[in-house]
Amino acid sequence: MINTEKDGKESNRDYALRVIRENIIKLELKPGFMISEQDIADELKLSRTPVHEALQELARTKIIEILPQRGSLVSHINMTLVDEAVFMRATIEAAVTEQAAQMATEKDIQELQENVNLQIFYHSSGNLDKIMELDNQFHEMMYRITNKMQCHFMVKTMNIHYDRFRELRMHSSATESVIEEHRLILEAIKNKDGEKAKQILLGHLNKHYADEKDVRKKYPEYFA
Amino acid sequence: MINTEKDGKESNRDYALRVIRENIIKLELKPGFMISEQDIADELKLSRTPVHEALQELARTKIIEILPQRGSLVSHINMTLVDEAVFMRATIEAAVTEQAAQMATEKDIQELQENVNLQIFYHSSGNLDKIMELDNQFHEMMYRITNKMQCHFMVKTMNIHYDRFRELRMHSSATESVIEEHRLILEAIKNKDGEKAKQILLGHLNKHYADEKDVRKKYPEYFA
DNA sequence: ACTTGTATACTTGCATACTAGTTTACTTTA
DNA sequence: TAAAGTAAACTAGTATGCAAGTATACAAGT
Repeated sequence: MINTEKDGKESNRDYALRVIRENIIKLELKPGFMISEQDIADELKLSRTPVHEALQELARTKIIEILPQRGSLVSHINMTLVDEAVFMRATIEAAVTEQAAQMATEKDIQELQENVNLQIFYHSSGNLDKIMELDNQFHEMMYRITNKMQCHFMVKTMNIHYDRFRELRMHSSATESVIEEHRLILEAIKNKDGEKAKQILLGHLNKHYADEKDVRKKYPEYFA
Repeated sequence: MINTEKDGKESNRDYALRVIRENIIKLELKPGFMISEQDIADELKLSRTPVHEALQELARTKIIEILPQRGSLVSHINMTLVDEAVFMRATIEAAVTEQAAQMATEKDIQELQENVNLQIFYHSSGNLDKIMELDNQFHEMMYRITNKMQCHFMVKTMNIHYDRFRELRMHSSATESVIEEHRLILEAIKNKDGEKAKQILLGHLNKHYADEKDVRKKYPEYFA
């Protein structure tokens, strides 16, 4: 298991949760693999308690399955749950983005513009990590503008299924079109055209998903 | 605290979670009230561990706030979170209901019809509890038909904020129009008219919410 | 009266101990 | 050889103990 350092601020429980989640998404903890609280606790140099609590939380999203007195199973990739994660994000974020076009203040629009500018900048210097970070921030801003941070949290939580699934594709980077779509969404928000912002977003989110689905054939052992 | 009996199947943790949640929704544990793990553990005749884990889970939805070394605060009613819960349910369920109109099998439609028939039956005999149960089942069936059970779980989890808020209104029972709206949704599904099913549902869910909002003035001490 | 110091009794986070159930490996028995 | 029995080594659920931080009550000093 890849063990990144503990952030001083986070509790042992949050630390365990973060590390386990990262390892599941990166497929370091493979679908179908059995894990035990004690093993993870040893690796992270913690007691079972915070690990136990982290696993409880992961089980709620069905990314692991706790089998009492036997251990915890890293769930196989379940396309129903992947579909649900994509559906939930697309549905909520479409509505949120539409609202954002009505609610965005001048300051919000400036921040979005700044974000898009930075995306263009880092694209020219080829910094993909930074672009992905800005991408996430761009979408998160829609939730912030419309006071929907708890929805964002729920969407993000559920999205672990899609994050893991997408990992199979490695980094299919159509960076250029992604940035252009962000620019178009911002344009629609500037014009207070919620319907248009929504439509671009939906295309933006669903575009690649259809293609991705056939990855399943390459890693059949990972799937349910 | 109202302490319903422990169901044989549920773990101590789930038992604690259920009882605490029920007490928060029923306003038996009042907004702004401080609770301690030990007190609840004593009342439920459990150790702190399962109570601690239940509180962790409730804190994730922000219905309580854990203040380390101080205790846990039953959150004041936060209208942003209530709005988010309503928004999330309406948005997801509209999309789900629209899909259900395409995906429902003959058997699904029969089950929905049976449900509506029972609602009419229990309406004539004045059994409000039974109607509420059937109401929940009717909506849940949309998620089942479209394979969106995890979305249902997330929506239900978040809806605790609205459930508690609605408790202030006592039972404002416009039962008759509710049942009629269910009938109309089913009709639209039979005709495979997803758009119409969606529109009726959105009206159905949002109808009363606007009126409810002024309850705030009656219980200012419960609000953030 | 008011501040300051201090002892005490709380609180949760986490570690550890115990319980009960499952799996595994090995031994016994036919 | 194969089945049945058994002990040991695991598992998670839960109880308990300890550490460290916070609130409270009260006394001492100004």
